[in-house]
Amino acid sequence: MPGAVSLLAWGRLIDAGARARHKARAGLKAAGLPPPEWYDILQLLGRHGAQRPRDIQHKLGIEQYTLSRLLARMDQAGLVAMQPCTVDRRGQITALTAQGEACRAAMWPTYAAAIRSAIEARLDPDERVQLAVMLEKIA
Amino acid sequence: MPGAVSLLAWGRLIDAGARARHKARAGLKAAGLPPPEWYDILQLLGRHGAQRPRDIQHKLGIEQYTLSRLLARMDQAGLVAMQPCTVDRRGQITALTAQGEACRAAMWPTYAAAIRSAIEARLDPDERVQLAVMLEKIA
DNA sequence: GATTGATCGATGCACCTGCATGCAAAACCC
DNA sequence: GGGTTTTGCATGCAGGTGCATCGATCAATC
Repeated sequence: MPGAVSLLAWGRLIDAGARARHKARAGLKAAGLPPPEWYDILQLLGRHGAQRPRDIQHKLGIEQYTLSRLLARMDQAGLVAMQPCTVDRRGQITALTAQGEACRAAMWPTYAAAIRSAIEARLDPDERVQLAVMLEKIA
Repeated sequence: MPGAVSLLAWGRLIDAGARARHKARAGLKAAGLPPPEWYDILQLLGRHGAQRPRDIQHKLGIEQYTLSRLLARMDQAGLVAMQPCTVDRRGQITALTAQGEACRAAMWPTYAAAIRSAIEARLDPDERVQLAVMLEKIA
C-alpha cells in the first residue's frame, strides 16, 4: 500500500500533467492553431530532418495508429509531405514542408506562453531544476 | 521565450503524466477492471458520501459532460445509484452501491501497484516530498 | 531462393471526448 | 407575481483514440 506522500505526488502528477496539456491545447485552439502534438512533430522534423513514421513514433512515444492518422491529417493540411522510401518500400519519408515550418513558427509563441505560465510563472529557477530532476526519474 | 530548464521540465511533466495515466489504465484494463476515473469517483462517494454530480465535478475537476456520461455508465453497471434530489429537483443524488464499493476495493490493489511502480519504485521518500511540493505549485 | 516469421504502416469498428445546445428548475429582479 | 437570467444535467454530432487486423514488404533460416 503506497504511503500518503506517494499518493499525494501521484494525484498531483496526474492532475498537473492533464491540466498543463489541456491549457496548451486550449490556448492553441483559441488562436486557431493545431494541437500540441502537431508542434512536436513539426519541431522534430525541423530539427532532425525528414524521417520515417517509425522513427518519429519511437522518439516521441506516440502509438503507431495515432501517429499514422496524425500524419495523414498533417499531410492533408499540407504541413508535411510523404515521399516513398527507397530503401524500404513499406516505409515513407515524412518531410517538413515550408508551410509546415511556417506553422511551427506560428505556433511557438502561443505554445511558449503555455509553458511559461505553467512552469516559469510558478517556480523559481532552482525549483524548476528540482522538478525536472524528479520527473526524469519517473519518466 | 522559456529557458532550457523550463522546456525540459515541461516536456517531462507532460510525458510523465501521460505515461503514468496510461500505465494505470492499462493495468486496470488488463485485470478486467474499469478505468482510473471510475476509481476516483467510487472513492469520493465512499469517503464523502452520496452527493450531486455538480459537487463531484468540482472536487475532481472533471468536465460536466464527461461526468454526466461517466455516471450514466457507472449507473448502468450498477456501481452507483441515482436518486432524485429533494432540495433541488434539477439535481440528483449519486450514491455508491454495495457493488460499487466492491468494485472500488477490487480496483485498489491494481491501482496501488501502478502508483508504487511510478512513484515509490523510482523516488526515495524525501524525493517524493520534493516532487509533491513542486507539483503543488504547478497545479 | 523459398518458406516462415517479423516489421511497417493503414484502417474498420467501437468507444470516448469536446462543443454546442436543449430542457427543466431555481434564483434573481423589478 | 411575472419575466429574465443562471444553474444543473443530458445529448446530438463531429472528431479523436484504442484495439485488432490487414496487406505489403523485409529479414532469417534452411
